[in-house]
Parts: sequence; C-alpha cells; structure tokens
Amino acid sequence: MSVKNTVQVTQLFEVFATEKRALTLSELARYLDMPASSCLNLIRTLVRTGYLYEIGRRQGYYPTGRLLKISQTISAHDPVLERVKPVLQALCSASAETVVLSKLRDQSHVVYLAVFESPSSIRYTAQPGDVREAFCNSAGRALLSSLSPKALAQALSGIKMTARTQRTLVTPQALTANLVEAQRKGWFSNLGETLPDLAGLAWPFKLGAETYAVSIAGPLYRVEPHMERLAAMLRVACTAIEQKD
Amino acid sequence: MSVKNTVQVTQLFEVFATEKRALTLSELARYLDMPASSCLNLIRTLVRTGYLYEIGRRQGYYPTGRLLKISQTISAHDPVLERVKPVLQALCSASAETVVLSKLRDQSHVVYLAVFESPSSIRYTAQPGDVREAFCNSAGRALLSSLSPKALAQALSGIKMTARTQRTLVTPQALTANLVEAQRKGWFSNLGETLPDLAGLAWPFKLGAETYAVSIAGPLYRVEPHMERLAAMLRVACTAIEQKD
DNA sequence: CTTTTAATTTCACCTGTATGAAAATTTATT
DNA sequence: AATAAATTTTCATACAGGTGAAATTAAAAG
Repeated sequence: MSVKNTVQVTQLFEVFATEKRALTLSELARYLDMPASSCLNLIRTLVRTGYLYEIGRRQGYYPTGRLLKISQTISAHDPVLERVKPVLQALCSASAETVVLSKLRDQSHVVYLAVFESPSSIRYTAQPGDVREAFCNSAGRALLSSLSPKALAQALSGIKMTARTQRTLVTPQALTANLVEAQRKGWFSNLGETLPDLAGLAWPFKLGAETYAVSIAGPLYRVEPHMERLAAMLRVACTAIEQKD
Repeated sequence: MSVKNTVQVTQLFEVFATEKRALTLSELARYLDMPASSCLNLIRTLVRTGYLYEIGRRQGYYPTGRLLKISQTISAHDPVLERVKPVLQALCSASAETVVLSKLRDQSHVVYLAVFESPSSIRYTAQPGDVREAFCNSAGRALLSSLSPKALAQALSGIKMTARTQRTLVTPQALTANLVEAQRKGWFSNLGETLPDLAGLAWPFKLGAETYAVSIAGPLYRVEPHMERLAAMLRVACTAIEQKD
C-alpha cells in the first residue's frame, strides 16, 4: 500500500495550516515524524512541482498559492455541493447553528463533506473531511437508517460501541430502537452522546441512488429546547434538495 | 527519492481541477498513467483520511472540502503574501493587467507565488506554482539581476538558452547587456520573447535578505506602448512593499 | 435470462525508495 | 577568530510498497 508517503504529503500541508508559518526542513521532519533525509526528498519534489518555495536559505519553506487555486477550482465544481450549497447556507442562517453535509465513508464511519459554521461565537466547529463514528453521530444515524436491514445488521456487528459519555447508546438493540423512534419523530439525534455539551440532529436525503445527510449541531443548551422547530427546518431543507429535479 | 508517489498525490487533485467532475478508479488510473491496482491504494488512503469520498458505487470519487479548508488557512497566513497582497491588488487595478509575484526557485527557474489576474477578458493567465525559465521571463530577469556576478555567471553557464520566438535573447552576452540596460531604464522586460504576443515587465524588491519580483504581464499590443508608465507604477509598488517597516 | 465486456479488487513477488550514518555547511558560543 | 553545536545534504543498502496477473464483481449486450 502507498499509504505512508501519501499521508505524509497531505500531513505536510496540514502542518502548515496548523502552524501558520514558514517551517524549516528539520521542523517539518519533526512534525511529520520522519527522518530529515526523507523529508528533504519530499520537500524537493514539492518545490520542483511548484507547491512549495524556500523563503530563504535556512529560513524555511512555505506553500505557494498553487494548492489553493486547485482546491478552489475543485470546490467550485463539486457535483453535490453545487446543488445543496444555497439550501444549506440558508439553513445555517435560519437555525443560527452549524450545518454539516455528510455521507457514509464505510459501514461504520461518516465523513463530513462540507461545513457551514454558525455565526455565533459559541458554536460547533468541525472541518470538512473529518471522519466520525456513525453509531454516536446524528448524521451517522440518519445514514444508517437508510441501509437495508441486512446491511444495518452487518454494520452493527462490525463495530464496538464504546461509550463516549454517560448518555452514549452502547448496545445494538438500543441503537436500533433509537433509529425506529427517530424515523417516527422526524429527526435523528445525538444529545450529549459524543461530548456532554454537544447536541446534533440530522435527516437524510437521496441524490440519485446515493444517500446523504444534513445535520444541525450546536451547544446542548441551545439545541435541545428547540428540536421540533429545528427538525422541521431540516426536513424542509432535505425536501428542497431532493425536489430540485 | 519519494518523487513518484508524491507527484501522484498532487496530480490526482490537479486532474479533478481540470476535469471538474467525479472520476472513477479506472479513469483516474488512466489520467495519472498508473496501474489501477496502485491507484486503488492511493484512493483508499485519501478516502480514509477524509480527502476523497465515493460519490456512489462505480460512480466515481470526488474531493471533500478538506483540501480547500487547509489551503485557505495556509493562504491566510502566508508570511510574504500578507505583506504584499494589498499593494499588488492595487497595482492590478491600476494597470488593468495581470500582476504576478515570483521568486527564484533555483538558479535557472522562477516560481509564481501568487497571481492577480487582470479584469480584462483578454489577459495574461497563469497559475500560482507555475515554473518558468528565468532567462526569458521578465520576473526571472529582475531576479537574476540581484545575483552576485559570480552567481549570475554560474547561472548562465548552467542553462541552454533555446529560442522560444524570433525575439528571444539566446546568448549570455545579450542577456547580460539586457540586464545592465534594464537596470538603467528602471524595468526588466520580456517583449514577445516567450510567446509572440505576450509582454511583461518586472522589478525586484527585498524582504529581509531575500529577493522577490513583481511583474505586470499582458498582450504585447496593450503593454508595449506604455512601458514607462507601467514601470513607474511597478517601482512605486516595490518601494511601498519595502517601506512597510 | 445468458453471455460478453468492462471495472474493481486481491495478492505475492521484485523493484524503487526510505533511511541511517557520515560529510558538508551554516549558525552559535567562547 | 576558533571551537562547538545544529542543520542540511549525500549516498549505499535493506526492505516497504508498487506492480502484473489472476479473481471477482458489476454493467452491457444479445
């Protein structure tokens, strides 16, 4: 598997994003936990291809604008985001909470495709690309509910449901019951099951044969009292997305 | 050298940026000119780390918003761009031509760090991260002029100056004379030496011990008649950047 | 429904690359 | 200035990982 080097390439850019400054060879090697000699090869390759430049001798390296330009172009033509962006932005404004679009990455994990952050200064923060366990995530539950009974059983057997908080549902039975109940109520939820003060609610929608989920997440004290109202907005958004021919 | 896989990772995203659509394993393998089995490893690694997601079974893959978020953060904290961006944007508006910030990548090549594209529909277009031969590039010449005589001689001996157009300077003597003359006039230029209808002028500036160059580029017929006026604006911009503490 | 074609996935082998150690270069200290 | 410390760079070797071929699965054609 080409895992190692591939991860290093992406991690290198992540390090720049977290450090927010030019980094020298030895610093990068330390952050990436790799030998300086290997790191030099990586850096040189990225310099040759125009992704990095040397700020100055022994002054470190920094990414050029190349990666930004490429990822902006990619984002502008996202086949899914294109259709859902305006709706989700509106939902973010209307709810004043963070809105997340997600999809099953595999039977036990959810990946966040896009995040629209709440305007409030106290808000749920997440990054696009973040991966979460499906069983204790509101979007994860919305997505699990769309699996066939067989696939759901398989998914539940393949994971160990470890409690994250006192409220986390940890048995397949409890989760299955929760999914049935959520389907009836009209929203899938996670009230303090991942972190004590975090709440989320979600609803799935279909694009072609594929299922996606929209979730609204925020501080428990702000979300929990308004589940019905938020869920109504959420279902309207999902219906609107599916309607767009 | 870790060249191969590193290049493939970046190329993969470049392919999405040029194709602007979801791509299947076999399509990606074809574009990246690699075996499907190797490509599958690459894709799986990027899916696991949240950079790609599968649109649907056999419907292809597309990048999540992760790369965009990371590169936006990187760009927002660029140590050089931070200082020069407002000045270069103003220069772009004032000149109505494309403005490029660049730096020597090695003794014979220039790398574009940032590009501010002209508002005109007929304009010079380039990408951040693009690499150009220094000897026939206006910014390249501005940067070569800042080298010590020894380093310049070394740079000129290490390259073969192949003509790109009929106007390309192809001898070290001609180039050296051109640099001296440009220094005197107050602008380094490239009038149709790379492409017959492309003209550029550039001027260097220092940030600490390091030399950067700003260039203005556009169609020959629009740029050539106004060299003095554009050069004056260019030098003002460079001085302004150096003055900022 | 059956057959054909195409795409995806697995796996063991052999090649190309990551690495440690040593040299070279630059910066810091006395 | 001279010495010490730290960082960068080179290079040969061992072994991780890329690859071809075969197996599997899905889509298309008949």
